[in-house]
Amino acid sequence: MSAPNIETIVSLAKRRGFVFPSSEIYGGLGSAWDYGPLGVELCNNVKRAWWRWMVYERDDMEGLDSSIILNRSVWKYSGHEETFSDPLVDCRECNARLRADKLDTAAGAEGGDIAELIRDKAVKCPNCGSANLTEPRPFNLMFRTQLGAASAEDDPSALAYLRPETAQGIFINFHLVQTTMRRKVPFGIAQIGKSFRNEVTPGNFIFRTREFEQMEMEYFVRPGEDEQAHQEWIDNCYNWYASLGLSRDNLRLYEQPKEELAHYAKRTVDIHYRFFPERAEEEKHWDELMGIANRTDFDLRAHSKNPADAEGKRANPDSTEDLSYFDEARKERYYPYVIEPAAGVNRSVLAFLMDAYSERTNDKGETRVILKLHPELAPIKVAVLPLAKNKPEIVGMARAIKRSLQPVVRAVYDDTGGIGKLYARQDEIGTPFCVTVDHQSLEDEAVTVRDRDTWEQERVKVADLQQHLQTRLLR
RNA sequence: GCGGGAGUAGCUCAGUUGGUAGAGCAUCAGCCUUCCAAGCUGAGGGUCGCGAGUUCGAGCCUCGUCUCCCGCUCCA
Repeated sequence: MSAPNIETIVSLAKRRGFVFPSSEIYGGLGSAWDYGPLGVELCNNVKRAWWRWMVYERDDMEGLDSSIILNRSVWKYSGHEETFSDPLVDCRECNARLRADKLDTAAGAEGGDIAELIRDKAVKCPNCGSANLTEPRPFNLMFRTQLGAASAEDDPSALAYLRPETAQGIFINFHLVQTTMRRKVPFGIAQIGKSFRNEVTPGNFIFRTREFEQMEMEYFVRPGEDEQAHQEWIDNCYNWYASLGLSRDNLRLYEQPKEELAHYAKRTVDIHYRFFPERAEEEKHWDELMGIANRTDFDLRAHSKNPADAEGKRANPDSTEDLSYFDEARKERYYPYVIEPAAGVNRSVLAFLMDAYSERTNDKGETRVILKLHPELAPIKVAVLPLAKNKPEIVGMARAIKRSLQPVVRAVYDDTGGIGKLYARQDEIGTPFCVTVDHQSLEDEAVTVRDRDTWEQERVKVADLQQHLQTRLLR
């Protein structure tokens, strides 16, 4: 099976109600996508599967839902405000985009006002040597907004940001979660929610959007035990994706080189998916699905009242709390190290759609699409179909069966077409099971359960149907 | 932000030197059929991305703009 490209998925997603271009009736909005009736089910199923695996099936995990807008100090001390505020300069000659703060050293003009130096033609483009540069413009990856009636321009205290990651909401609640839930290190806090980054270049469908949803977990461990925990989470996360059906041929681990590491990270390993199989260069097939970072004690120290951290970084006079942890068993106090698996919901949805995509051609040369989604992820679990829609008894029985199933599994009823068309429709949206009611059903109280992947059929008593489906859905 | 390409029905696309918009699939209705997209008949659906300009007349030419794709740049 050749892998589909993203265009194929975009068409299918729009045609069948998974993902629509946002604000399309007004010409669309770059980087924004709406999830349709099937898309929202798929997203919810991905999040539910993650939450079940990450929180419910473990003994050392708590959940959290922190707010999107936080006290501005959070971003000041997390390092995001500073790292996100680099002014950018364009070279008018070669169109290179340059970071103004790096130009300084590159041109050997250390110190002084960079805008002034550019105006005086004292700074040259390191790319082409031209001094014809634009004025520096601040470019901040964080979306700004304002609280209350005051304009943030008039009153800087009104300035607020939409969070660029959910992780900080976990760090600032570390003590509250730990004490209210009576947790001992090691333990983790998981969170799913929207984040916002004003990316320079969004694109590739739902792969990179300015508004996106993250599934993050911060696992707190004793310093020294971080490296082993890190490795365990790398393996766990890789296996999670594989267990939900992603082909191992399309997954790989990627060790981030030192120079790529984020300001807080000691080591980061990404799980890559083969999102772009159509690209010529093999290395460009891959991009990030999930990142598993060792954030060390950077964040807990950064948000703790006053103490500068081990590397002598800035003290924090604004925080009211010390986020260190006292280990009763060892009688020692420390700032826990943090292992962070961070996944994108939208990217995961894209990967699951791409990996599930397959085609089947019949004798007449007609091709149909079969979406082989894992049953746990499929938007619709079962479709109830009457074999003959002009027989009121059969239609009535099929509708009744659908209603009996719907409190337990996501079920639909459809009779607008011949049975072949009805099966094909469900195949295309990934429904794992079809239940067909025929003439015989009226007499023997049994129906045909048809499997999406094998097309095998099984006769099941109506009385046993719910149990039968639930068993197969949990396989 | 730069360079290149593209934008016509829900999807995939055609549309002649500029002459008043089409196909296949999909959707809906009716008839017929009943286990893998059968058939027949019919219907709905498009201010041709948006806005100007040229012209008697623009889907087509010109300019602007928006969006998407590819390549740069960027991506804590």
